[in-house]
Amino acid sequence: MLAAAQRLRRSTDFAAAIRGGRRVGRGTVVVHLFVHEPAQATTARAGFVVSKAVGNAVTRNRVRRRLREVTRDRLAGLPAEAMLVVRALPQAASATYDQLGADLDAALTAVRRPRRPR
RNA sequence: CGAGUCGGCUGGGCGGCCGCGUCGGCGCCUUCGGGUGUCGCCGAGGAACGUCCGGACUCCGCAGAGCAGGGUGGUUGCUAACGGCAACCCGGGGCGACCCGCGGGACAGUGCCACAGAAAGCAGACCGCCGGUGCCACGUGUGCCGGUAAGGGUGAAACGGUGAGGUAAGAGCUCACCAGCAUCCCGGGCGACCGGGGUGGCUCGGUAAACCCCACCCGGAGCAAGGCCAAGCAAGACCGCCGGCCACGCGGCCGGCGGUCGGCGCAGGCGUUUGAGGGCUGCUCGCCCGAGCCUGCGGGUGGGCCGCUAGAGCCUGUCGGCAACGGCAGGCCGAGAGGGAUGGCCGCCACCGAGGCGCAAGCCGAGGAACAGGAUCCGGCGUACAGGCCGGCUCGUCCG
RNA sequence: GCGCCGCUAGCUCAACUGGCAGAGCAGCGGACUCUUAAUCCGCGGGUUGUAGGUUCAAGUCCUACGCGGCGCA
Repeated sequence: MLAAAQRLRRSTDFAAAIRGGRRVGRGTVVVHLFVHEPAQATTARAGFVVSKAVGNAVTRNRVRRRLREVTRDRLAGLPAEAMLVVRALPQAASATYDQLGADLDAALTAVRRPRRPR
């Protein structure tokens, strides 16, 4: 699980991460990563979006808890000024924990690789 | 043993590692708002669900009268209340246990009953039947007057049913039995109602989940209720359109224009015993309050704390009651977050189990394990649900 | 939290106060044409979202449920 300080909660945070960041979809998840958070940031933070298309309340909670658990291990590999938003697609409802982890890994490596290196 | 019916309980357990949330203790830091580390307690359901009802609580309103509107509908009880529950009554279904029923009123009134049929509600008569009588092309003809409603036919439904007497033909016209209505009396029951007897005229369709009538109930809003504190007049939030740039996978960024909201400010107008405006949360009468109200322009905030969980509470025992339920005694404290905490990995036990091994008892065993997540709190109802356990009763068969 | 609407043929919609469920497009067949389109003729297609009830009779009235959508705070 993630500590409260590592979570995105405000809608303005979500808006900033989604609008300012790069987006990559892999399998069951879509990832938005934004690495330009202001200087007072002390740790990378992550938030989750699980819409009603995924399932009922129990299913959505389970997906979100698994995503939090999966993200916890990967968050240390991100810079401290990173904001990450993980959005679950409807197929995430039937995915296993390992599938979610694999999709998240693939998405993270893709989103961190510059499309056009300077 | 088989078939059935009713009711109750349960909704995996133990453990390891890594984590999460509220609260409390301690340490450290602090801009005194809090942050952080560590330890400890506690941490989703029988439906937490749907939101169909009822309450608690909070704010607003609360001279009065009338009208409108909504709801309920056998009786008696239970309850804080209910459209809920219990017992009983009536009607229907079942051999039975038992189940189902929005189950007041159709002589207060209005409406409707398609098609068919002569006629669909208040009487009437199409084909008929019978009596009298007229005409002629005298026949199985036709017309008129009268009496009938047994028979035919239509329909979901046709003005009591069956039998006998009676008659020109018939008819509750008369009689017997039955059904039903009205009314009276007796007995039982708190009551719905039940049982019995007498009298009357012979007899009156359905629909109120059509309007309606009757009886009873209902003020409005909802924890985003509501209260306190802080900041604050600044260039805000959201929506739409247009243009440019970037991406080219829905999109993003910038600029402009327009609109809505906005507890504050400015301006103008109308008012302050000659009464603006407002209230009696729909309307009218009537009554009351009353010094502010309306319009335009500019245009801020959306943070914190309380409410917030000890309650019509749960468990056990006992007493009253057929029961729902209630009284008494003892014990217990069981989430309180504020975009939302229960997760991940694994082991063992228990449950189901495709299949395999074995002569058999049995053994091994892939895999599976439902419906579903608190958001102010309770009481119900409704709906979803893998399985498992217990009990009452009924019918059938066999044995004693 | 409060309260509102819809569900009818493959698609878009009708059916007035209960009385034999219909139209347009689409589909199929035929005609016209050298062929296609257009046009004309004909045809099929429905548990009226589900279940139950009221009624002689239900798309319509009542109750419960399911699905989809909307509004206000």
